[in-house]
Amino acid sequence: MTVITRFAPSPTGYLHVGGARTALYSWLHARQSNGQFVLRIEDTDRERSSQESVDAILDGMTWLGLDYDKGPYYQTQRFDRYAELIQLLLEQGKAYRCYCTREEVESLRAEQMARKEKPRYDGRCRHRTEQTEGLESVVRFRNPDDGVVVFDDLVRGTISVQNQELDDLIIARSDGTPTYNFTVVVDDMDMGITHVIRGDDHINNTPRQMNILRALGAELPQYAHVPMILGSDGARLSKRHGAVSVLQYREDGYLPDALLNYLVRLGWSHGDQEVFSTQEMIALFDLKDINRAASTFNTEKLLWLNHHYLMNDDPVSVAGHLKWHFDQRGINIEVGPALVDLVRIQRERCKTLVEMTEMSLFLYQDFDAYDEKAVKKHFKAKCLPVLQYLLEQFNTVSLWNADNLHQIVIDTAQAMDKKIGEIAQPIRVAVAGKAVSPPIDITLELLGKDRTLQRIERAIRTVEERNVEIS
RNA sequence: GUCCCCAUCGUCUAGUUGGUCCAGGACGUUGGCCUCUCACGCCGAAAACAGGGGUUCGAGUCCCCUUGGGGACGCCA
Repeated sequence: MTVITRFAPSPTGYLHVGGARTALYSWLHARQSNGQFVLRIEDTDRERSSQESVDAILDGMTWLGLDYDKGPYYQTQRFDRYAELIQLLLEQGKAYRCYCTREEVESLRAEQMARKEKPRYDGRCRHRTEQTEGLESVVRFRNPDDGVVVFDDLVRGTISVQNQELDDLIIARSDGTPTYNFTVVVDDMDMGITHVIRGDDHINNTPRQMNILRALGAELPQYAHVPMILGSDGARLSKRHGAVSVLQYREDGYLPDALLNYLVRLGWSHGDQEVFSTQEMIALFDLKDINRAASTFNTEKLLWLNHHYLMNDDPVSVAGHLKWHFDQRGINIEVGPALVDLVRIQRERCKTLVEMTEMSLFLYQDFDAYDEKAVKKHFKAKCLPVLQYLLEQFNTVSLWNADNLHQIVIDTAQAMDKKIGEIAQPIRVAVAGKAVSPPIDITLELLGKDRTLQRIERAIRTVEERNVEIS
């Protein structure tokens, strides 16, 4: 039997990391068994659904590389089908019209709470026979009265719930539109979903959905409920915990490979292995190895993984992602080194593409001001002769490459009886505006001769002015 | 409140059918080495089986209770 999994987000917000992980697990499970992965947009709540959210979800999926074989399906386009089945259940007596008002149901709930009972609809309309033409009504599913619903969750093991705990849930609102628990069931049935992989906040819905599925005479899928992702404060991940939108991670300079790797490892493991290529994930992923406990999202580890991928991915591919960031800032990359070269020399000192971009800005545009601390430390009067000497030396270089520049730095240090650091740091501040950059010879090579000379001249002027003021 | 689920270092986790696990790896933290800056890299350290009862020759591993955490209880999904 072909495995068919699905990801079924509701478009009421962006794609967050919890949803992305669920999608990833579903995708992996389908891919590894040569099955199909379906994307379904659950937009039956027309009040809160929006096209922007749909777009954000689709963009997030694309950025992560989670492609789907079918869909996106939209539930709002399947209303006829839901209506047809609701009518069928009504005719078979498996569902009934309920004329209770919202107020009535609300006070019932309040009474039950007061009695310390689990609030649930008591089925008072089940046997209603009097004529009620013109009265507003909803349709409720007639849940079995007794017995127990048991299922074997692929990650949790056996879970059972007494039917007495379940009430007759509403499957069609008073305006006739179907509700979540009904549409999921119909869609999973119609789309032949074999494995329902979703957040464990749906565990409680599962027995209800199984009952409906049985009423419809459908085959039951297998269920796998994955634990929630918690924020650093131990509460369920939400908008308050910083960047939870998948696309926000792109903004923040993460590589999709890194996020994917972080997510797959959050709640799932394969021995002690930490790094997984997409191919490895597909080969090694197993629902059975998903942890049962909720896990906490930890940005530090994500950063480490991001750095790892920055270091190990193909520089050409990283450069492609880096370009996105330069473009976002409207920076012309034509005037500086090729991004592939930039990646190769900067990646060891950057954990994100944003850092890489910011640390490399000086290679593409002049900086407005020097870093104040760097100036205080490295632009003292005694460095004036160093800068002047280097200006002359650099000026005579015909072949402007790192090797030659490195030699000049060494020779200068020797000639002036200084340590290399005393030579390199002033130049670094002169050309980069700050005390941090890649090795000075490489930095100078990438900057180019003209700009190096200009910036050293500017630095000399600055040092002169500064030290005049002080003395 | 009722029901469902969960519980190994700060975090993510490994932990074969209970037996060198005085609990292993990774992130982070931290000591040192390397070094033209920042980093990378290398070597080392601290750090956990929530508590209590059982079962057993023997329990992180099985059972029960307590505690703690999460989720559900919508004409939301």
